[in-house]
Amino acid sequence: MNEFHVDMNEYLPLRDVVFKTLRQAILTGELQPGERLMEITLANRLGVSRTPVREAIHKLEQEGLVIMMPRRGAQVAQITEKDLIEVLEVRLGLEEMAVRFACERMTDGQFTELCQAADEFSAAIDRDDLTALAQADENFHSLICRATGNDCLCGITNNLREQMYRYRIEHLKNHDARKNLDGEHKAICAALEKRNAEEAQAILYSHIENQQQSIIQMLKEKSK
Amino acid sequence: MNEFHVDMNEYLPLRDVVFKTLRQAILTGELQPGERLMEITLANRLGVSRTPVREAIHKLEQEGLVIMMPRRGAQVAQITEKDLIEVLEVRLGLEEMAVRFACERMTDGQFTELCQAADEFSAAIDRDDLTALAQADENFHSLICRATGNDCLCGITNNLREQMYRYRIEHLKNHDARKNLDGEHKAICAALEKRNAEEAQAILYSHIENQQQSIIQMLKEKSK
DNA sequence: ATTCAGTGCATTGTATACAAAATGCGGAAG
DNA sequence: CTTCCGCATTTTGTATACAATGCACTGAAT
Repeated sequence: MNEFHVDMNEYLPLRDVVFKTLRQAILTGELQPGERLMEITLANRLGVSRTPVREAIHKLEQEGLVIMMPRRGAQVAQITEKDLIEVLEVRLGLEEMAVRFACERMTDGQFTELCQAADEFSAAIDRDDLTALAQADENFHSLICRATGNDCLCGITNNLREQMYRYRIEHLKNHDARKNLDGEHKAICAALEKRNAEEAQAILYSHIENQQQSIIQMLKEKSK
Repeated sequence: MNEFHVDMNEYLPLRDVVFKTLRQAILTGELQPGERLMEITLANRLGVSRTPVREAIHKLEQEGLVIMMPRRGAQVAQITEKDLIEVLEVRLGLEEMAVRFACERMTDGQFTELCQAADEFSAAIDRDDLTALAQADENFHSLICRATGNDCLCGITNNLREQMYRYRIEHLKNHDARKNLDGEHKAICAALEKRNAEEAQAILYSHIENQQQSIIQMLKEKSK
């Protein structure tokens, strides 16, 4: 049945292409916090008209990656310490919830995937590959969420994680932190295997709490 | 220093006007689930061009009130039982979190406001005013969130509540349910006054759990 | 009678034109 | 020298025009 990939790049509206491009640029720091996003400039740079750019920027605004002031345009979101603490507080609660539900609902297949993600993180440490580290960590947490079977929960936590991506990646540059995270991932896997929600939740709590402290520390140093 | 209200209707972009209008129409059921939202039609009806309508629809999509299919337009979101359960599951977790934090952080002024909101709910029962009931209930929960001082948390929970507004209002038509809700509001206030997080959380849990059961019940009846 | 191709209409996606507001600069007045 | 007004420029907000796609209807062929 020679099912061929007639994808033809599978039509994506330009607004989504622009959206993804800009998001990537923001998350990688190519577009820095505070930088203005001017429609015409971006449109020219990307070779499209203002319309898709506008729509992409609006979408980014709702994701919390840019802030807009009426009649004054958009700029890459400056995350304050207060914002960060708020996001982390909520994220912590949601990820605890996720791991609790995952304990009850995770299938064997999903568990295997999760272990693989944890291993991929270890491998990325060995290869000293920062991008892969970020992706593996992202993936690990995302898999836990997906194991809850709750798409709503997945969507929200993914969004919160995304908002902090820029800061998490700084955290991951720290070699000691990497080792800690790696150990915690493994411990979470172990707790999940035993279906021990209490334990998993506790580990995840400190897992995120540690990151939180480290990121806030970093933010303070940067701002002074 | 005669600070006067030179508000002058405080310029709002048309897209936001349209957004609010459409949202209201969806929440009140004027636009029913499944109904198609066609840009030109709406633009004509509202007396604006397609541009603000498009932008409003996109915003509604990200709020979860409409769903879009590329090249096929938007329609008012059909909420399935699965969606509802997911949203309620997350909402429950977040509101528990909120009441816990509110216990620690709520100021006296905020507590007074909360009590007033609870009284307003009671008053709306006496007046048999459905709209006021919905608004008072909304307000009550929103105040608890705001008392956490966490804007991120507020934003997310408000959004989740909004997604269910249409169904909550059905629930509020039930006179027995009203009495229950009213009592629970009062009990939550009492627990918060004692700064008893455990108790407040427990009451809030059943408060939302009850609604959940009732709404799901209703949904099932509707779908058959 | 049913199915498939072709055609035309309805609707979204994108580009561009025009309007209105905000910012920055320069000059004049104090 | 400073401040304030006004103009020009930049940039967003809105409208409209054009392109491309999807869908329904018609008609013919099997």
